[in-house]
Amino acid sequence: MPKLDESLLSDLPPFSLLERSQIREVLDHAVSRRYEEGTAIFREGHDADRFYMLLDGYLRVVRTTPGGDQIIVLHISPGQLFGIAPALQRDTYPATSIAAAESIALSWPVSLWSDFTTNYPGFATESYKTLGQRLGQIQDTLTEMATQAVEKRVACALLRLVNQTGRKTEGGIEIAFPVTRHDISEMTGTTLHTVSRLLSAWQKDGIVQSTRKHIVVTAPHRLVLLSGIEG
Amino acid sequence: MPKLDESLLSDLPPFSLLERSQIREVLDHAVSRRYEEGTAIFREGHDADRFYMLLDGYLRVVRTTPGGDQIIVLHISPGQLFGIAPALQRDTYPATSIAAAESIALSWPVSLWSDFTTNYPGFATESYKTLGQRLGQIQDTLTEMATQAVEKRVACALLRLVNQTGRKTEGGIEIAFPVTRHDISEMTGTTLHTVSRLLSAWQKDGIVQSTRKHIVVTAPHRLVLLSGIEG
DNA sequence: CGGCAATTTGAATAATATCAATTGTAGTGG
DNA sequence: CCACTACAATTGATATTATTCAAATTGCCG
Repeated sequence: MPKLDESLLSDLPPFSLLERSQIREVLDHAVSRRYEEGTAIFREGHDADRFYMLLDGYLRVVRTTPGGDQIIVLHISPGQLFGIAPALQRDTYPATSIAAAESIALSWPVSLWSDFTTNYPGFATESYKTLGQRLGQIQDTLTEMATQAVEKRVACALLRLVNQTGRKTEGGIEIAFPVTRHDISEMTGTTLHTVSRLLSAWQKDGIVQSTRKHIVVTAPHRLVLLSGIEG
Repeated sequence: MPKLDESLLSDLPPFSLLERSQIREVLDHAVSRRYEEGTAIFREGHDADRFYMLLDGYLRVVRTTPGGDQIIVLHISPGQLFGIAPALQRDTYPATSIAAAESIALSWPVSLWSDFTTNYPGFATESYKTLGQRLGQIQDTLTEMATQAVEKRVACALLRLVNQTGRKTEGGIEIAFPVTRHDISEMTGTTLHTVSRLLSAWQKDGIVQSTRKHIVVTAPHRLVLLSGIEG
């Protein structure tokens, strides 16, 4: 295993308050791994034996119903902790994490969790902040799902992707990892057919530009209007 | 202010590991208050200046959209901590809490949060366990909302109420606080009309028995079937 | 007893899912 | 390099569910 460089973590909030030597310790206990697109990092209901930090790539956090339907609960971007079930005193993961693009993550055994929270200033704080944000995000999604029509939900989902992972290109803001119509339908609780129709219509209107697994939002402001965020 | 009795807390998980004297300290810092049905304990977005323990009654946790629609995110039963935004490093409450029935709650200023978590064994653990359960619950609701048809969602919502707050009576299991058709529609993201029609049909089928603001489930097993929890 | 809130119910409508078939695109291996 | 295959996307037609609109009824509280 190659030695990991300290600069990997030194700017990330959970570790930004640490001394160089502490970061060294953290890295020395970490396992680094690469995940192919489509691979599961861990699965819902399994023993939560490790916690993670995403260094590069993007993840989908997914739940599956007994009936086999899937929904995408949220996405994870580089620099975020995930699989931090131990923070909530859970001994199993509450959802499945799948690499939405080729990804790299560090991980540590849960047995180190209490060491981290007690010895490393800012680590606990940041972890709980992350959880708080995620809880808020899920509540937002729930509220949206319960009250908004499909078109608005899809618009909101796209905007969320754009805000979290978008990068500017000529011609608009591009979503940084592969997304299919089907993925979006799983984020919004609709069918890929409906999503396809909506995206086609928006493309005709010049709001988005999309090819296979790839979406560029060309007129974000108009998408915001469609999303119905009233003042 | 009357002195609060130690037996109030001694059996509740967050405090069950404490010495008598510690419970005394906790109570001496607590403010006890009664809330009329329909009263807000705190509101979404406001400064999270206190955290709470529900002693008696029931609460609805509610979010409101810019458009004025409301949804009920979850319910809180006696013995549960709530308003524990500080645990997630939030400085505002992420939702509104309303007394669904006349209720009594203790509260403490957030400034005591870190004292509680560091000095009182088991308190932090239980708080985070509660959050973990709540996060799981919300994810369940989200998944359900995204994948299930209205009838199943309403069946699930009723079952959830029954499981959390139901008490056996002759003739079935009764939901322990006032619930309107409108409330159920806000739990399930549908209209009160649809809920009314469903309950009427179920009543005709002998599955529930309901009067104004009051529901008794007479055939829980059949409701489970309707809820579509497949093996 | 009056009035408000909760509930019920019918009919019309619109949104979205379902069904079904086709086209397009990328990757694979001969 | 091309054919083959698997996956992704499009699109029309139809079916259906649940909302919306509208109105009436019921029960409770003061």
